[in-house]
Amino acid sequence: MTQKDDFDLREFLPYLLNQAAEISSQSFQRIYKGRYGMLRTEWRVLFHLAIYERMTAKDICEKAIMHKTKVSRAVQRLEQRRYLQRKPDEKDRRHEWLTLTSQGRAVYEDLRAHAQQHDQVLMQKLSTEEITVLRRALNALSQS
Amino acid sequence: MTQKDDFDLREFLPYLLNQAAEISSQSFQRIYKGRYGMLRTEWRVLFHLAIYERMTAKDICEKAIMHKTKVSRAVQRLEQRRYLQRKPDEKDRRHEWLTLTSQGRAVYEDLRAHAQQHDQVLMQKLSTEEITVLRRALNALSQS
DNA sequence: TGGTAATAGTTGAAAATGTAACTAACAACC
DNA sequence: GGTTGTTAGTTACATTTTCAACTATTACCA
Repeated sequence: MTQKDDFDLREFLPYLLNQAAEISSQSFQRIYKGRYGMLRTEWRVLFHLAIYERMTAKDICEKAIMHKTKVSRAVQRLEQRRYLQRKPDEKDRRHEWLTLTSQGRAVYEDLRAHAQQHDQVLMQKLSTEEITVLRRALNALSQS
Repeated sequence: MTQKDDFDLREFLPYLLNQAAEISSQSFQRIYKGRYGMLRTEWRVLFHLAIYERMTAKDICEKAIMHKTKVSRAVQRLEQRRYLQRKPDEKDRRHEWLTLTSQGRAVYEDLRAHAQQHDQVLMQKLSTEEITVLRRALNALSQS
């Protein structure tokens, strides 16, 4: 099993990104899954609502770059657990405004603390400069 | 929908990484899915076999950080399409050595060309320095 | 040698995701 | 006002992934 080809997977960005994303997600997954039985889609929706306070499902789709069916189902499950509330828009009843309940916010606070701690651990693998460049590069790659 | 919380998702690495990975994978997905009806798991296995020539499923699991059931099923499908061959190890018949067929290698060559082209496009969003640091950082983060 | 443990890989059922078709509400245009 | 088009969100079904249990083979060790 020695490398033969001149093409190196470790230079192919989609591969590298996926690998790093996968690994760095795993320990955080243990937290939200273990503590609240949540899925990746769900913590993402929860975090967006906590940060932006009030969004429609569509807003979340755009910000989080998630397909609307994913968002729809995540919202359903979060609602079942009483982590969020829906309120139809008065003017345009196609829209539904989503907000976290106090219970949802409590879960967020807990997870956020873990997220930050988790981020610290990840960042220990990198230099300050690497972190800055990495964030900038990842944001650039995330544009469309 | 204005930001309220001081915690910024755009600084949380697992989130950022996932976002960038997702987006940068999509256009490449169109290629391997469109041309060969392949799944993400399958091109990954194919590429590993092309690069390392001869591996067991276990080897692939470790290199590609994929669960063994994923690998097992990807191998099955690649075998059905005659992209790879299995050969049980003589000494330890629990192991199976996997190698690409010439057909599999041809598919790899085609996809590799597209992959490199795709990488070029992605890299246009970044400076040379950013690319270097990004690769280094992603490799660092990929270490368990 | 025989019995238990470990390893490589597969399989089946349940859970999650993707795709496309759907409903409900609104907009635009005649 | 009625027809057609568009948008937000849901649902149904097919595909894919996950998890746990399984087979087959080898390793360990009394």
